[in-house]
Amino acid sequence: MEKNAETYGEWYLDIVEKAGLSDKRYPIKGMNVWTPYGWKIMRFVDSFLREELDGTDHDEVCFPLLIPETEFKKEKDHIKGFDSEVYWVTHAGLDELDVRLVVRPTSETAMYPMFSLWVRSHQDLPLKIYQIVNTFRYETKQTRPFIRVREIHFFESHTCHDSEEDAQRQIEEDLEIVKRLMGRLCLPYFLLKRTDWDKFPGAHYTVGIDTVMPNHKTLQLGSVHHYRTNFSVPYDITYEDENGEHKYVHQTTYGMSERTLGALISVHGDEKGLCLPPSVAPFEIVIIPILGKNQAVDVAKAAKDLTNDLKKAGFRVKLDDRDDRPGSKYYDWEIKGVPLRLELGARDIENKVVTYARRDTGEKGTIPMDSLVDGINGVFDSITKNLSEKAWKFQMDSVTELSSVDDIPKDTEDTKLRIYRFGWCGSPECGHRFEDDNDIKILGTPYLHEEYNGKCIVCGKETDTPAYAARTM
RNA sequence: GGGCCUAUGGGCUAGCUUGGUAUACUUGUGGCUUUGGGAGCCAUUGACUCCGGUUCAAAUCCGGAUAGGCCCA
Repeated sequence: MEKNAETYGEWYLDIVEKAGLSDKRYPIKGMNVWTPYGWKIMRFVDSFLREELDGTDHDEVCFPLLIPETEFKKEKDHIKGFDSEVYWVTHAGLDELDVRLVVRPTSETAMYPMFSLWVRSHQDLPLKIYQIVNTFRYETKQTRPFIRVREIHFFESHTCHDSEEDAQRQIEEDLEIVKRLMGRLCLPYFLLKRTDWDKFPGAHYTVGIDTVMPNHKTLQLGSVHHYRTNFSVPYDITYEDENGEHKYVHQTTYGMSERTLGALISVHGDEKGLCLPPSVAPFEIVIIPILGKNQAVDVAKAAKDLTNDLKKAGFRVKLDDRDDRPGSKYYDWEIKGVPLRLELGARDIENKVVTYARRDTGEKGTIPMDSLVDGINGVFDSITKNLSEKAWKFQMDSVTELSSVDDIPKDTEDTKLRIYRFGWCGSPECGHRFEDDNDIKILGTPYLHEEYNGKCIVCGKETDTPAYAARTM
């Protein structure tokens, strides 16, 4: 099926099913089964995060799923933000519970009562922990595998600091992790400071991590929040400083969800199916033996040897020795997005080469047997580079500069959906007016400095900050 | 939040208007045969979402639930 702005929704569901990423037939809305192939990819993404977080002195923990209502309600903005979308546990066996339990929509209110016990001295700071767990939100909107679900697989890191400045340094560290992670996934991103009216409930400020989907809507993959002392005050998380004074900690959080997988599918996939970067491919290489009758050489054995050699060299390899036609196998593995296909037949063995086909470009050629490992690594580097460049180009091409609201196409039904970049004075009045008049959400202002000299698109005041607006998924 | 539509083997689907015997393709299984882009032949397993109503009789008509899809806010 072709992938474009109009077919995207249908195309996506088709790929998810055909590539075997998830089974949406589980009989609860928005709760899908992770099938082996999809779960393997998710685990690669998780393992990258573990590497990054462990490497920056975060400790992994695992908190309970249930949160007492009394703790959940301590921070007022926070509860207001989640009020309408949490699941409640109201009964235990046949008895009604005195204190109802919230199924976590995120873990601030589970963790912070414990932080209050854990943090006593300035020597306990910074406290940096994370967990990779499932979280639950009662979505009323249309659900979609990995992109809008009611049971969300995500990671969340939570930190406590002795000052706002140190918390700010944590934000910078988190954003470096975002860059490296997205780099490994070949995904483009925007880092945008959300508007005040769109920040996380309870946050001082929020930086959203967004990427562009094939329909030109943006998808938020995660976010980084600076809480200041907004949670430490109600949860009483204090430390004793060098002078014996008791102070509230400054906190941050950083989280990303299985939406990264949704983005991976959407951004890199094409009319043939999934297209995986080698970094997350459950199989980086599939080997298809080309058998024949009455051949002088034992192709089946040669293919087995080749598979073992490549496994020994550290590649994730699948030997497809099913009793089926080669052409049929090609289609199967293309749907599953395996980056590199190697074909081995009598002809190749004679010439001491392997025939390869790249999933991303379809390019075919041969690699000499005696430089196979280097040859394959070269192809992988090229695939990674190509996927990343293509994705960034699509994202940047989706951005339209606006000097006036008249530049926005009024016909929003078709492919004219765009991301807009324009001057904004930063006032909520102008922001709300822009959103209401044009029926577009302001995503925010660039967290990293962008050169800009222009006028606020609403009031005309000079400004050196652009804003981004888009329709969101 | 409001509206529209749909539900039949693992997948896709015919049948529903006008109530009575459920169709094709695909997949799966066993066999023969075949292998450089979805081969062919034979045999075979497998279904009317659930609850209630109307009726001699319900996949079909009516009501509700659940799940899925689309459109608008």
